[in-house]
Parts: sequence; C-alpha cells; structure tokens
Amino acid sequence: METRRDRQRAATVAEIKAAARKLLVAGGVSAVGLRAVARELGLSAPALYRYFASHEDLISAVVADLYDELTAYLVAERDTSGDLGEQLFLVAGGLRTWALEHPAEFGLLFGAPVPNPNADDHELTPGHQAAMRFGAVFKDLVAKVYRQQPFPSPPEELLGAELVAQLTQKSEFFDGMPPGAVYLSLTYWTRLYGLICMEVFGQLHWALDDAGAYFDAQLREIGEALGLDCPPAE
Amino acid sequence: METRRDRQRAATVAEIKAAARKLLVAGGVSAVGLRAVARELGLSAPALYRYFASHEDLISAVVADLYDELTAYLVAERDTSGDLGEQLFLVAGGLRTWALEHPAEFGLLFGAPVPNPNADDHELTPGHQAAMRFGAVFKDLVAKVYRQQPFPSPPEELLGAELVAQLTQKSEFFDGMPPGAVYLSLTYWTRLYGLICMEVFGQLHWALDDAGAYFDAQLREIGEALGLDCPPAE
DNA sequence: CGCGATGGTGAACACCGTTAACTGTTAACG
DNA sequence: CGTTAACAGTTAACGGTGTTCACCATCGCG
Repeated sequence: METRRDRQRAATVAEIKAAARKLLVAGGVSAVGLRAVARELGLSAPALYRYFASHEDLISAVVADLYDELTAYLVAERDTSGDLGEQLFLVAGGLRTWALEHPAEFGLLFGAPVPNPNADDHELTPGHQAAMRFGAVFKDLVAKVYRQQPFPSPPEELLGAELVAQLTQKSEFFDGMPPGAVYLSLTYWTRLYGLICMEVFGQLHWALDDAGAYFDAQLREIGEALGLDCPPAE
Repeated sequence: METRRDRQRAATVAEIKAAARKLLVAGGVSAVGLRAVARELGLSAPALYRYFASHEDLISAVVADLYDELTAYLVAERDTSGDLGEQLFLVAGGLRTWALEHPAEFGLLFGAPVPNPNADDHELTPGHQAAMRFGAVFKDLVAKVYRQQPFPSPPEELLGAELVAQLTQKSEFFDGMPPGAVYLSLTYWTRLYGLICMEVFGQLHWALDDAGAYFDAQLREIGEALGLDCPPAE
C-alpha cells in the first residue's frame, strides 16, 4: 500500500533528481556534486544518503530518467507520421535535435563510459534497463520497416562468412531478420551514433559550420541503402 | 643553449608524464590526479607546479603526447604499403587497433570533450595542435588518394544546395577537392570515428561479440564508395 | 500511549586541486 | 672566488569533494 510517507519520499526523490539535472544543464557533469545538489534544496549532504546509496547511484538514476525522457520524446516524434519510412527519419532527426538541445545530458548518456573493462559484469542498473528501452525504439522500428518492405540484401562477399555467422546468431534478437538486414540495421544505428556524437562533441567544427545539411545528406544515403525512397534535398 | 638544468628538467617532465600515463592506463582518466602522480615518483603535490601550471595543463600535455604517439603509429602503419588505396585501409585499421589496445588513452582523446560552446575561442593548446597534426594524416592521405584516382561523385540531389555551398567553401582546406569529394572524405572519417567509438566504448556489445568482422565490412563499404577496388572478405 | 522506523543534523575522515611561505641547491655573473 | 638570483623542493593551509558515524527529532503504526 502507499502510505503518506511513501508519497512524500517519492516527491523528495523527484526533487533531488530535478536539482541534479538543473545543475547538470547549468555546469556540465562535473557540476553535479552531492553537496551542490543538497545545497540546491536546502539540505545537508548526508541527508541524500537516505535516498541514494551513493553519488554514483544518484547519477545513475538521473541517467535512467534521461533515457526515459529521450525515449518518450522520440516516440512522440515518431508518431508524427504514419509512414514507417518517414518514422525512421523522424526518429533519427529527433535524436539529433534532442542531443543538440541537451548537450550536457547527451554527453552524460553517450559519452565515454567508465573505463571499467568489466565485460562480464552484466550490471542491470536502472540506467542499463532504460538504455535497453531506448534502443528498443530503434530496433523495433527498423524491424517493422523491414517487415513492410525488406531491405535490399548487401552482396554476400561484402560481409564475409564470419560476420554472416555472427549476424545469423543474433538473428532471433532482431525479429528473425536475415543477416544482411541485421547488418543494414546496425549500419543505420552506427552511422547515426557517429554523426551525432561528432557534432555534439564539437569534433566536426573544423570541417563544417552547420552540420545540419551534412546530417540530412547522410541520412538520405542511409535510407537509400535501406531501400527507402527519400525525397531529394531542398 | 641547453644547460644541464634544462636537461634535468626535461627528464623530470618526461617522468611526470610517464607516471601520469601509467596511472591513466591503470585506473582511467579519473585516476590521474595531481597528488597521485606526485606520489608515483616520490614528490610532493605542489612540486609538480614547477613543471605544469595546473592539473589541466598536465593532462593537456599528455593528450598532446598521446596524439603524437598515435600519429607516429599510424604513419608507420600507413608506410607498410605503397599503394594509396591500401594505405587508407591501413590507417583506418591502425586507428582501431590502437584504440582497442589503449582504451583509456582513446577515451581521453576522443571522449566527450569539454561542454564549452566557445566556438570563437580558438584555443591553440598543444593538445589542439597535436590533434591537427593527427587529423592531417587522414586529410592528406585522402587528398592524395583523390589526386591519384578521383572519387565517383555522389549525385547532386543527395547533397543539396546548401551542403554543396558549405563544402565548396571548405574546398581549399581540402587541397582543392570538389564538394562531392570533400563529402566523401568526411563520410570516411565520420563513419570510421563512429565505428571505433562505439566499439571501444562498449556500446556495441549487445549486438556483436567481436566487432572486427563488422568493422572490416564497413571499411570495404566505405572504400567502395570511394571507388577503390577492395578485396572481398576472407 | 509508546516504540520503532524515518529523515535530518553536525562532526569527522580521507582525498582532491591549489596557493603561500619557506629552505636548500645550483647556475650565472661581476 | 664570492655574491646573487633563479630553481626545485618542502610543509602548512584553504576550500572543495564523497562518505561514514553518532546523535536527535519526528511521524506513523500497533
């Protein structure tokens, strides 16, 4: 049952995360300190330990929240259109827009993660779960687009036997897509990620003043590879 | 002239940077603390201020060193072959190899850089200069490949008028390449960056166990877009 | 009513980057 | 050769961090 204290507690947790996010957008990741958050809502630093086990847990919680918020934004953006092909472009553009409007948050979500090479440490933190829900938006959409109109299979000699083996192994995870389609789906996500990271992390300023047009061209290229007929520029 | 003190000083600087890097590979970026570095070579923390103006300056110095080391490695790898097309693959594969062998260093160089939107703040820190020298390896090689055998121009309607305008503006910076070729050069670099970042930052583990085959396939695809005849897989 | 869980506090620990004042050593110059 | 100033290093200290501990108030339930 939900006692009154539970509601009060949930409200305080929300306040804490809101303050943390405010500090995040104001001064970047390094500005989200335990004491700073506590100061923001007139509390002492140790008080926060009643709500979060550690500083890392707090950040992990806001990471999860950010993933969910981003996911909701992308879903809303996607449902702007009913055409699945257009939805693929809407989601991609939506991710870029969100990243550019929230660079600090994007850096927190997709920047260099902890240098811990604990590969076998399958941390099921709320952040990871939220990241999975986020990724599912792309995966499901790509799968639906494929079902409606299968992608043109890339030539067999491009992928190679080993890659095909790996892709077929992951086939069931991708709604039973054939390896070529899985490859194209991965290409879509990889190129999208690289483009947005480069732009929001400022590693493209030396080459382009406004990466928007470049982004659109790349997106058209990717859509073409997926067999979508995308409208020409302008 | 080079006095004895200058040599001693240079040696100490090298020791400091070596210790910093040791800590970097051992415990990631956050482990490179001023006090930790000092402790590593039996010094007091304030002593380091005789050699570096601040903690940030120290890190910037090792960043510059890392860029130069990476550049030297790539140049050596590139000169393995005399064929320019092969060199493009060698440099790409070399960057991936270096990133996988030195993930902490790679994260320091290419992880989320400062969220400072100071576009007009052309900081000419040693790190930026070294980054330019690094980028020049790719730029020069791509330009040489283009001179030997021009890239197949992408269709005009793919790029769009605005992007073409932007690319022609940056044409002289790219050895006078036409906008289509500049676009393909950027595509080469963007996709390469995205691929390596995703793999080394562990954002590809959910989809692929060993991203090597996928990387090779992507590289062949890029090379094909550049008009190179690349050998099929296996 | 009473009692225990809950939420909050201040003090303290160990670490961090940085500065200031101080002390030897060492090179350069009259 | 002796003086002097720059250099390299120290300790002490300031403000900052995440975290733990002992303690206290308050609120809700049996």
